Amino acid sequence: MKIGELAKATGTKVETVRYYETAGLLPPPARTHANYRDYDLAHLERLMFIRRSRDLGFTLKSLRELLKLADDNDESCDAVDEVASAHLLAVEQKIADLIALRDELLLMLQCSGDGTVGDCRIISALASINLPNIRDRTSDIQKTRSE
Amino acid sequence: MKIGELAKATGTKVETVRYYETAGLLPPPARTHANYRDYDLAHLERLMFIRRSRDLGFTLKSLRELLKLADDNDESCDAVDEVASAHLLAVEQKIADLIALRDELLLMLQCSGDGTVGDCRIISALASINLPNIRDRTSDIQKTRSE
DNA sequence: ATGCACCCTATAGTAACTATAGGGTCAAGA
DNA sequence: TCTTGACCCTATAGTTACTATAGGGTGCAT
Repeated sequence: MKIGELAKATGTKVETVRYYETAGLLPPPARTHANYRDYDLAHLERLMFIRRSRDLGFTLKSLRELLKLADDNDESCDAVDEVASAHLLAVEQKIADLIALRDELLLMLQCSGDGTVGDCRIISALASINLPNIRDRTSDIQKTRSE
Repeated sequence: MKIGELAKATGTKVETVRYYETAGLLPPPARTHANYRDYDLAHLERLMFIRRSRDLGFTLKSLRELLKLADDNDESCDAVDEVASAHLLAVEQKIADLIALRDELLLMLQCSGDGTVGDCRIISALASINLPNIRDRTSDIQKTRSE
């Protein structure tokens, strides 16, 4: 299976597949005599695992951990559970933060009048003193893949 | 006002303040004879505006736009409203995406048993076929600043 | 033999910073 | 007076998870 086929089968860009290889997530496949990458079923499955995990917002770091655990079949499931639980917590925190943020934006927009910028409520709202900080909990929630 | 004082007053790192200058968000201040940056009140206010907007998740790109509008006092408030509304929409989409994501994680974690990785439900769940993609709507919602 | 779609490597660019190297300045204390 | 420490400066590289680009090779059909 050539890289283009693998990419298409998993909805990944060719460059991204190569990137996962250099990032140590996808093992280097065999090469044809023309030096083309030649993937097998195991690669396909692993890449599907990677993509699904990325869709769920796991970082590549967490993913490396998950893959290591998944590879070691005798390991207890607890460790996997821990990674997933930590991620769930992070996601929930991020949701809470975004909801707080949305409410502030709503408030800001509600009282927007129809004057010029000189008395624009939004600008004043942005210029006003900081609220207590929304903590940054993004650490374990990356942008889910585009496309 | 030296850069350290300005940084402290706004809860920003010194490096970040300098970064905002090279990024064209904060105008270059006067310099002392020792070549130290010497800020005034206008700088302080502008930096507060920047930080508050960043806390609300505006990108530096949106911020540049907002600042340009805010500077031009005769501009109509509508343009500002538009930037903020677009951002609100993006935030709401992101919340919806994260909630869908959280539900999937919950489902995955709920049926986690106590065996070894060999029959770990989480691993199988991750290995299973992709669900319809969660769209990437992060474009206008950046990581809120840390600390 | 020529075009085209595909493959290769290596490197740089993205966002919004953060960190590091290698230096200069200034006020206070011994 | 000397030196110690906290601060300041510039320039450059590193972070994450890719994406894009340059400059080239391969394989098949016409």
